[in-house]
Amino acid sequence: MRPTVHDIAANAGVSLATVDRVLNARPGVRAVTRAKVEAAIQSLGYVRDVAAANLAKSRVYPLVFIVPEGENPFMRGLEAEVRAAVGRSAFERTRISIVNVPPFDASALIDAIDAAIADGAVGIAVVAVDAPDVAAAIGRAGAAGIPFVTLVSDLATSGRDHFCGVDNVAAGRTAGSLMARFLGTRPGPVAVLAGSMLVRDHRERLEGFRAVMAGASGGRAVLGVLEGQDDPMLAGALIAQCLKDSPGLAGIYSLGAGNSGLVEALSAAGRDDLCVIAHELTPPTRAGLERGLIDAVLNQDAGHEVRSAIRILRAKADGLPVVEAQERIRIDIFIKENLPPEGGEARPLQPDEA
Amino acid sequence: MRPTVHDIAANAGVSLATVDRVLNARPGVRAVTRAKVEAAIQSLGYVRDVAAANLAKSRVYPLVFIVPEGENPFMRGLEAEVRAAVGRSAFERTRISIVNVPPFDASALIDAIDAAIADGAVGIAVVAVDAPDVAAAIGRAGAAGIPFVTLVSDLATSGRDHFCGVDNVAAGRTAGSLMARFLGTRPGPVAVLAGSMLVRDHRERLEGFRAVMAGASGGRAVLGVLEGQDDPMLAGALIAQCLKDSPGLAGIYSLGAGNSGLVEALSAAGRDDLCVIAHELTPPTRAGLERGLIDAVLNQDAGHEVRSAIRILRAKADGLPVVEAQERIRIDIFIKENLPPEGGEARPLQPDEA
DNA sequence: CTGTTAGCGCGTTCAA
DNA sequence: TTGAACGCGCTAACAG
Repeated sequence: MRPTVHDIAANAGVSLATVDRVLNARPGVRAVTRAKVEAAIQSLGYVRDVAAANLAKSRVYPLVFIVPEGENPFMRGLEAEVRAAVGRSAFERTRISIVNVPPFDASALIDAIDAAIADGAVGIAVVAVDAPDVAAAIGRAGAAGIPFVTLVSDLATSGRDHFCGVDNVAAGRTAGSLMARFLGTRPGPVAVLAGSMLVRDHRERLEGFRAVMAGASGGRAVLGVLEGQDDPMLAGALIAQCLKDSPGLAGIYSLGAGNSGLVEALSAAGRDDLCVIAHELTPPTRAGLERGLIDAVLNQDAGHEVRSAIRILRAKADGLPVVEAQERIRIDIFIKENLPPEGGEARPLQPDEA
Repeated sequence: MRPTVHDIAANAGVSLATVDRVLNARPGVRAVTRAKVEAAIQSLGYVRDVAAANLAKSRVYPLVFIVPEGENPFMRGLEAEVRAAVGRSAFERTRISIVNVPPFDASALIDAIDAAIADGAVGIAVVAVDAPDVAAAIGRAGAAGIPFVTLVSDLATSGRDHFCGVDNVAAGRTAGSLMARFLGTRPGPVAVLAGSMLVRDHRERLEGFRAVMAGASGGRAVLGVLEGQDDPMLAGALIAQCLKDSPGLAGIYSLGAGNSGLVEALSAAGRDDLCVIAHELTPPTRAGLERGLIDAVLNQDAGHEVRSAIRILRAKADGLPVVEAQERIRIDIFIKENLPPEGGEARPLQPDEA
């Protein structure tokens, strides 16, 4: 049996309450007494039973997740993961609310953040929009002592506590490396389809991609960036035009969303010969892989990001340390052959995860 | 506040004990009473607080992990993950013991399984060796009502409750597809380095790989399999010989262990021009990637496998259902550019995972 | 068949 | 500065 507070109380010759004060670093204990208790804790190798502690405290963590609305399939998947976490919240002693805001809308995001602060959240997670006012709002949360994490897209200057997402420069390099290897000696330039150069993750991916393309044996030409605003219609139109304008095109790197438009344009033009690399495993990109129109998909595991965000917010709320290495989000590479079966994404209740 | 047993007792007009009997499907309750209680449970939307239940029961799950000893870096990583789980065991109410057995040794494995059964384990996880006697031993565990999972290498005919590992045929196909694309139009045969054709996962990987190679445009020749027994020395010697014998060699698929020997042989021969694909992200394969001697590494996340095994064993022990989709182990693809930083593997204590 | 009661390990009043 | 006593939500004796 593991030692309990009773054991250490007996061993130290004090009462339970005193042990508790020492354990929780509360005042009202003489230095000598404290030392005795700490010695007992050491010698018995005591570890607090967090489940019992939470039970006694009936602690709950009200968390707020602010997620952009709209049709972006990745964001919808992300929200589904948050909902799955809501389903688990009874077991995790969290009370998670989801707030939707228009995408790329800084002022809506700011309002949502301030509302969450006012609502007494003990932790906030946000898909950041890269604007100074947003950073200021995050700063207000920090001033209020509310743990704050950015999700998917970062805003490092904001002083957020943590970023739950991938290294997007490395993601761009990965895309570039795959593009170079898949194309081999095949000549021709590559096109880049982005959502908007105003968001940080897209800029970073482009940077990494361009670096590798420039370094590829001889260097490969990269056409001017097409900005599709993550909108399938616009993206599809841009790609269709590009296919016409550049008959010698060898590949396309789609570093944002709107991929259903990309896939349709490719399909309509019958161009399954291009090397196409896209981001995020969503229904459109999965379909593209299966139909041979997309060659590789780089993915960030939205479920992992959400669960990580929750762990980090709770840890910060309790003043506990975060093991950075353990919260690192990987850049997954999917090709047709290692595509996971559909439906394995959002996790339902997990009764015995205690 | 979530409803508790008290609420449902009051609502149904019975005592706590009766509620508990219904909740745990214990006998000694009239059908009418049971119905009343169940109605209350439904209408109040009661969900049991597993943490509190486990606290009251002071339940512990003694689990046994049987892992092959020896220098295979993947297995050492796997064991490190189990040790990390041991560190968390206080919080997870598990008591995990690790038993080492010689690799590929069926009778040692069988003895270890029988010992675990005798020791009163409530769950057993094993890296299976493919032999009928092993299946029989697993059958004995099943007969004793002890949940059993295979780890990394399966033995489907044994009636084990679950396999915690990847789809190795798909892994072989993935390797084949990458090989074909990386080689492009470059001519030349590819060699295959395996550990032993006696283990199932190696056979399955080979099968998937060969299928894709045969289907590649025109079909690419695959040389006879080199069996390196997962031994770096032997593997290195075989590869060195192969490089001499087949000057036109275009690529190597290493589907087992012993990759430090492979990397050394490649390095000694100065052959960074070959397309080399290996399995499991370990120190040798990581070094190979970084030095440009290996082009891609397919990986199974040992940490995920271990944590999944624990969840499944506990769920089975409690008669709870397992969400298959959620326990699926992915086939990770790593290239130089998306290599995760070192040291992010085994997870230390996670106090608030309750 | 059903109810009462005493914990599980911890946190938190309230007195002393 | 310290301690006794009660409760968190649930289970498990033991009565009735």
